[in-house]
Amino acid sequence: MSVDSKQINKLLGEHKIRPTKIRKAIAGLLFDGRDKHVSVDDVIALARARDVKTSVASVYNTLNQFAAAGLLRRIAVDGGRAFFDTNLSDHHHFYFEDEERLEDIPGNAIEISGLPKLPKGRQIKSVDVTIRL
Amino acid sequence: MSVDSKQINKLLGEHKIRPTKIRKAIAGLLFDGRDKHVSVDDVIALARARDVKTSVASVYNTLNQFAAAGLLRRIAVDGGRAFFDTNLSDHHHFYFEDEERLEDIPGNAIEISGLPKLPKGRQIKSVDVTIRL
DNA sequence: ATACTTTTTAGAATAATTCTAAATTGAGAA
DNA sequence: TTCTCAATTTAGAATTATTCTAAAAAGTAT
Repeated sequence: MSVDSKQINKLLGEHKIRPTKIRKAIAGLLFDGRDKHVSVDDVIALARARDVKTSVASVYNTLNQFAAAGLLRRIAVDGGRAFFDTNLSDHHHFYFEDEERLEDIPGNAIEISGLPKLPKGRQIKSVDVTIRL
Repeated sequence: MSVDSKQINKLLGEHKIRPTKIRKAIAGLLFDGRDKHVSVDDVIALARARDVKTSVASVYNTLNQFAAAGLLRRIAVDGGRAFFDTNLSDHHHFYFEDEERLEDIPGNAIEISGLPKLPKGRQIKSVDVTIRL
């Protein structure tokens, strides 16, 4: 599942992120066409496994930046570590508490109705549904 | 909104929690009939404000214990600090990102349909809906 | 009161994340 | 190219939230 370096450059360019070496490397690890829910440690392990030499701080910098740019979605489940979701489509999650692992809820099965009126001057940034198992 | 010490004792008793001095004090701060979303720091501040002398570790111990006993509901929003909700009824939340504050969504407005079938041998522990604003 | 268990606590330890400041890299101009 | 300057990367220190430890205090049942 290696990724075309041209596509990575395009992806970063479209999101106004300078395509530096480690950014391209981390993007390559993450955007291989498979949906993933990764923690910072997962990314560090992935990088090691593929001989991408980088630092903990850079992984944080890069993931935070990707999330801010809309290239990743940050998901809060328990306190403790953060997860980043490479699937940007509108979807929700199962959270397996015993394994501390997220999984996409298949399809667009879930429908939410009866959204209340929002406090004045506010607008929805996201609606997150987590089903804990 | 002071709370009847008898009621606190009853509440703790019903949840099989020994009614020690600090547990009663913290329960008294939390269960005054108003729904609250508190962080650990909020509880420490509340305790100080009412001259309840206790320690950080005891606040953690007590809140964790109350949550385990079903007297509080723990809510994860961002990484970072945990929130504890005194409203145990089935309900969902607005999260004001800029203020790092939770608010109950009024009424039982929200309906979720199309819950997918669960992975084998699993059952739902909870369904959490957070609307980020 | 006595003995025994459970709680409480201060402070140390751990974990996740951010900050700092120095070294490196990237991108454009000469 | 090579020079310059801003942006990025990095190791390690600092911060924040939380848990652990082990000794002192409080609770409970004799």
